Amino acid sequence: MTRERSIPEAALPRLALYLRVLGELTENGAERVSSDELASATGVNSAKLRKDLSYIGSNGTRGVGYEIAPLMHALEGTLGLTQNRSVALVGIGNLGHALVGYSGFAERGFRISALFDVDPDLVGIPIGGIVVEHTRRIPEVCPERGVTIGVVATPGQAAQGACDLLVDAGVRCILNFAPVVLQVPSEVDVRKVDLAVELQILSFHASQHGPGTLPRVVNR
Amino acid sequence: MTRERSIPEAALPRLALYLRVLGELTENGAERVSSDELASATGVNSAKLRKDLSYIGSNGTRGVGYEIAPLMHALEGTLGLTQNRSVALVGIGNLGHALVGYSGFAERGFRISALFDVDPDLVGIPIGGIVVEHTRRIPEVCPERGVTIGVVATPGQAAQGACDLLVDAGVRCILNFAPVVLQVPSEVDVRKVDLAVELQILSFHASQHGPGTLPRVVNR
DNA sequence: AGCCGCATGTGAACGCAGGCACAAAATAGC
DNA sequence: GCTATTTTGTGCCTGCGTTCACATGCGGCT
Repeated sequence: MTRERSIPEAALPRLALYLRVLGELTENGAERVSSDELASATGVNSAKLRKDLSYIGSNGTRGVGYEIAPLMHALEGTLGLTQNRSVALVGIGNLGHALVGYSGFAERGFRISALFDVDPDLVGIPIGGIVVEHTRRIPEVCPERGVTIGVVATPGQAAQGACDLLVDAGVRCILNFAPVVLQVPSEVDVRKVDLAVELQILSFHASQHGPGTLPRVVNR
Repeated sequence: MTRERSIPEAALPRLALYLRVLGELTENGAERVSSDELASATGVNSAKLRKDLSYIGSNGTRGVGYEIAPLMHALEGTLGLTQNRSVALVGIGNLGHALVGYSGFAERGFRISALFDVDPDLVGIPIGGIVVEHTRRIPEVCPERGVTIGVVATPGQAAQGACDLLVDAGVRCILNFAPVVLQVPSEVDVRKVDLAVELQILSFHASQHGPGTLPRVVNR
């Protein structure tokens, strides 16, 4: 029962990163790790790493390092991964299909337990073992299956409608891939992944790097 | 020739957002917009928005607002979108296929001009009009086609190798979907999209919201 | 059993980003 | 032509996140 309410938002992606890398270290047979080792493996400053871990009340041992197994448990507990989370996916297009097939979710304890689309050719068809339901059934199906996280992978025009249905269904955490700004009540938490924006940011940096130069082959 | 080197990193995703929303406003027939209007349409504080726009040396008219067309040109110029950017995609799995079919890239001037995979069943097959090449041909094909941005959508184990080949090919901007920390020379810019991490962050917030409660149906 | 060395945990300073509030500027009206 | 109104552009302040550096505490060695 660690009542640490004060984990900086900026630290959360790093905590997830530490968890993943610790898993890899375990597979390689490691049992302990120092902050410097984990820092270089994750590309994070070691002081920042130690501070991040201190947020979750975790205890390493001075002069020794961190015991990997309990540290991973602490991270999983903090990130809420101990309770297997049920995910609903709305919009079974190209991206939706890819998400259903993505193994990384199951590896972290996320189970896609409901699929929704408006396409009559899709409704009723099982994909990855789950039968696609019509989007209008979101408020009915999601509570039945204990959905806590909704993923919106619809085209832009349909995204707000899908989001509204999810909110009606009691879903308070939404991951949005559609290129629109979703309007939600304040108690709902939305994260946005916009692939075009990512490319535009890279494009900006490409312009800054070598203004007006063609890519050049580096001799190895 | 705006030599404004000092655009805060945090402003870049917002600039891309403004650009997209301005495009939507144009489709609706608007020609001018005030910072307050654009701010509420994007969910950004209006002072922050004006500051963001001031970074790109853009000039609105006091008392009137911003002329949409020149503002969009300024944004496109700053983000480097005026030069049509050529993108290489490595790893044609589920996600790779979805990315090839994603229309949002072309809408922003990004052209996927090269596909790579190691699967002999894929090499030689055209997908979306582009023939898949073997990954080993990256250093040869990318310079030919003027690739400036590389997208890594391989499984985790293959990602570093794909990345190294892209770097050898002179690609200095990489978007990485694989759940690994890529090691690159300092002049190369990597952005990371990790879907599992996004879900874990939401999971954390779900735990914080209503600790230990099942989702509840909100009566509408 | 006591001391030495080493890695953690954290206090403090720094830098960046966000937000308020106002001055500057440009148009419209008189 | 002058004034009032409106909206931009920005100086300043506040708060958060990152980094440095050091004190703290634990295990190992003799």
